[in-house]
Amino acid sequence: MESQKITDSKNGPSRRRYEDACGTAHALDLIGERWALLVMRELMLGPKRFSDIRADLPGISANVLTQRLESLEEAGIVTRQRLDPPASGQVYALTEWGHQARPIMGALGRWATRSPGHDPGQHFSAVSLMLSFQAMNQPSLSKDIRAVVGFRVGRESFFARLADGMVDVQRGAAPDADVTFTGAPPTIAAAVYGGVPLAALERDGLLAVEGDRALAERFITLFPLPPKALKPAR
Amino acid sequence: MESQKITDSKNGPSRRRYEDACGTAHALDLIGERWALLVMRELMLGPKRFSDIRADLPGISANVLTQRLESLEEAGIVTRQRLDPPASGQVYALTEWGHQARPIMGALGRWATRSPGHDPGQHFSAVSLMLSFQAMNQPSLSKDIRAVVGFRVGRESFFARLADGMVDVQRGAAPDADVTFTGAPPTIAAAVYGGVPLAALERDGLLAVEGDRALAERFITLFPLPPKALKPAR
DNA sequence: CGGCATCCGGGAAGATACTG
DNA sequence: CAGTATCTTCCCGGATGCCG
Repeated sequence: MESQKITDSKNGPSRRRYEDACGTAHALDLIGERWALLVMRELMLGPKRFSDIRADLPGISANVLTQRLESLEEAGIVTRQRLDPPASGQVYALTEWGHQARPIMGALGRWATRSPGHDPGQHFSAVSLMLSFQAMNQPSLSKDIRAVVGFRVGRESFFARLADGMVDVQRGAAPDADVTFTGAPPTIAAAVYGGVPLAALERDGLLAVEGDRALAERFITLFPLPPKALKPAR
Repeated sequence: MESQKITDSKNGPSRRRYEDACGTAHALDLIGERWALLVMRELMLGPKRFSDIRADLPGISANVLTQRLESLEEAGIVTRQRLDPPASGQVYALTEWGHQARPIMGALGRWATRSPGHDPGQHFSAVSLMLSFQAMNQPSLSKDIRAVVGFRVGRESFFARLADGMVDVQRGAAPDADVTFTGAPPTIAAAVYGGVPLAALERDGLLAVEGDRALAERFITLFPLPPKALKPAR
């Protein structure tokens, strides 16, 4: 009898909420918990299995991932899908509404790179690297490029389609890639955000570039990081 | 002696971080803690004192507000400013970089209002109400309006400048307001987001409208909430 | 009053081990 | 592979009290 908790976890997930009508506050009720936004990020380019999400979010525990997926499903941001017979198990996918958060995450990421504390040299998941191209794109730099750039990273493939100053990123093999990068996410990040020459990475066997080399050299210059914000001397 | 903690709170605020190069993850390191974004929201329209922030964020404890302001100052998002002699004490203000998060908060808020769980009838701070007009503006509805709408809420005044389909919100008395609303934030929200007729609110003494009445009636139709997202039947 | 330190209770996050 | 179970750690929130 006395085992009944005040907050029944099954019935009313009355976890801490901001009792606030502001949309921003409600957004935090939905996706403000730790890891929630990063779980969404990992699903932005297509459905994933539990284990794959977990593998790409080092530091998250199975425990917490289960909870976040439940919350997000409850909120209508994520759906659980059974895989077709050939494969087994299930995957998690964003709903249409969940996908609408993509430009917001992009803007948030672009904003945060102005932080003096931001270090692009740490762990990079394949999905977040690909999304970063879209987020950091500056139309003025890419407006006269029309090309398809492929990426092979791990077992997965992605491609970025550049046209009219827009970068569109998708998962899958590019049927018509003009150039293809093969390497780990931090390696590609080193070229794009760290200014490390392609030749150096190739020499060390970390990166392979196939196809239009000039395009590859151009591509890695398209995403300059914004200037750091200055902390006002107090 | 053994009182030395592993995470020295004074020196290295090595609190839980995502060790992730992705900008979005870094954003969460900066502003992902509970209340952080709402503290920023309260400063978006100008500096505030500690107590005023606290009063407009019901539920936050002095304790936590102190911590958040420290973190945000540490990150370079907030500055502490001494008030000029006539007044006493100090205020907190956003840095230029902090202000750049404004459109992101707007987009986040607009996105979250699609949640079936969003209820615009709860507590509304004056600042968040004003910001919501900017966030929820749809240029197609407001493109042929050029006007200044004033608001008196509590001891504070704000005004919204509508022109060319844009809504710009500022704190302060409008020198040239075409119409002025006087009332509590939830009351104005009831008119704008709840569809409650102005006349009904005026009759109950909750709201006063001075100036161009037709503009007032028009104004409250400019911010329709987006359609709710459907939770896919599973 | 404004701002910060300290103590305490509850609950969320994290790590590890284990199960279908 | 996809989670549960359990235990520990630490953050959040409330109360109190100090200090200018």
